[in-house]
Amino acid sequence: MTEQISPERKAADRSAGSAAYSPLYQQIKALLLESLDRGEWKPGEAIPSELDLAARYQVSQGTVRKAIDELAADNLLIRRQGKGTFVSTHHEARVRYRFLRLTPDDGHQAVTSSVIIECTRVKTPVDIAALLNLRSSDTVVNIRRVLSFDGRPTILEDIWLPGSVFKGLTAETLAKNKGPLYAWFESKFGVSMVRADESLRALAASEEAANYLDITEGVPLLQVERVSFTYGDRPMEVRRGLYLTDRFHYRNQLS
Amino acid sequence: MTEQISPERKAADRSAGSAAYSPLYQQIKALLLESLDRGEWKPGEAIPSELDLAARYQVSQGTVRKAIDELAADNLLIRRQGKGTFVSTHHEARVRYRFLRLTPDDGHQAVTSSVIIECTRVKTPVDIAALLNLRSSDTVVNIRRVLSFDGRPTILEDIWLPGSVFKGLTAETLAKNKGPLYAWFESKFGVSMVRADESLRALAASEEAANYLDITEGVPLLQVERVSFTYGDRPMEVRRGLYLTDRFHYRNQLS
DNA sequence: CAGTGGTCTAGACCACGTG
DNA sequence: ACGTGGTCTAGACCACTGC
Repeated sequence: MTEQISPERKAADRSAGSAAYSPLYQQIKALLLESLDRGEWKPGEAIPSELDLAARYQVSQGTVRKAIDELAADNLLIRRQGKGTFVSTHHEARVRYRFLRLTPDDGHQAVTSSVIIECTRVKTPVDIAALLNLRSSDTVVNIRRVLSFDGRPTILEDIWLPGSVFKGLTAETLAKNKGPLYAWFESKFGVSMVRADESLRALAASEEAANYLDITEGVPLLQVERVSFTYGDRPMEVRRGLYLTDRFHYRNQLS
Repeated sequence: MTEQISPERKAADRSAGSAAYSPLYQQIKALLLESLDRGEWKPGEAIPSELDLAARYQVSQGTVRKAIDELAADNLLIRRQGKGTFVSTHHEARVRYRFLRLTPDDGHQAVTSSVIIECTRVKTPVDIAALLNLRSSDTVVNIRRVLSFDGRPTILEDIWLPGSVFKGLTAETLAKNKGPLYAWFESKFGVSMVRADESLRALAASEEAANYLDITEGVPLLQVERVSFTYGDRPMEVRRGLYLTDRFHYRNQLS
């Protein structure tokens, strides 16, 4: 098996004073991450059992377990007792809109709908290029849409995606998609969004934003800028959203 | 030792079909939490070594380790290899302003200062009473202050604390305190804030807020409402802050 | 009943910090 | 040199799922 860790590497890395020392379970974790990135196991599928992986990598079950524990803590994998360990997906009901922190003030479950305003391929704006590690000569897909909750326009959102990765993403294919974009990205483009950084501020609605959200110019909006990453911390999406927070709020847990 | 788990309990809980079954390490975790809550080990202090705790509770080191792992993951404890495991504190430089998510847009380290506007004891407003599990006949301490970064007023904040817990908190004692409030709460009132829920929205500055923040009325502000909890998920503080986000933003990590 | 992850133990050895 | 947490192993048994 090519994946098994060579005894030399194992011994070298575990010896005292080695500069490149990293614990065995971290090496296993890295190997699992590679497999996930390669798509060896797809979102929603089960990965091999702990005992199988232990045999494959020639380590004990406990070491594999510790590697999986960390990946599960990062929400890359999901353990299910008696069934197996599964690759996280944005398709499941439980985790849909996993990254959306906006909730109704009264806690009821809102009905969501989305209207695409435009979907074009453009030269990468400089600020977006910096966030996505692209050149401004590269092209990005720019999606603009309005999300409504309970029929009320609430989020105006601009999305930028690397054109080279999202081949075949057009206004037409986009229009056919129902449900969360992240789920669609997984199945159609093989891109799993794994974590995201957000930065928030309060802004006054521009005339344009006010039109789309059916409010008056100058109303305070919550601007949420998000950079989403796939495996290996590679940025794959920038979103800039304007949230109307009169009946909704952005919730966050600190610890 | 009164803390050791009785063999009966251990056996009963571990037998199949027991309704109240919980893993041993969860029971250990609960016992550790009780000790933390009781103040047996104070913030910043080391707790006993894993081997000592294993002997005390009559379980293996591995079981204690798993209990501590979870408490460390929740930021209640901090492991330091070669030194021991320590109770989290808001006093350390590394974790000061642990709950403050506002950062300068350009990433530089801002100089912080605080001005108290008022500090009074009042009957609990109904909305605060609900959040703190108090009656409106109970009294709360209400602190109002302005935080400045680099000399620029940036946060106007109202704070409510249960009067029965924060005895001796007055404008005078408060004025003598330097540094983060949470650190002060730990040392003077024995209250450790362990986690917090925040809910954010965009608002227009009232005339009063505009005066304090040295801006014009109507400027969009980020309103951050925070409920902070001690051990045992007991709410101990409500904060309502208005953040000026023209040169700062609220950052958040999603996963 | 077999297979999966979950718990618990015991023991060996390593890395780190402090005397 | 010693004590701390960190890693790794091997093996036993439990809990949950699905055939």
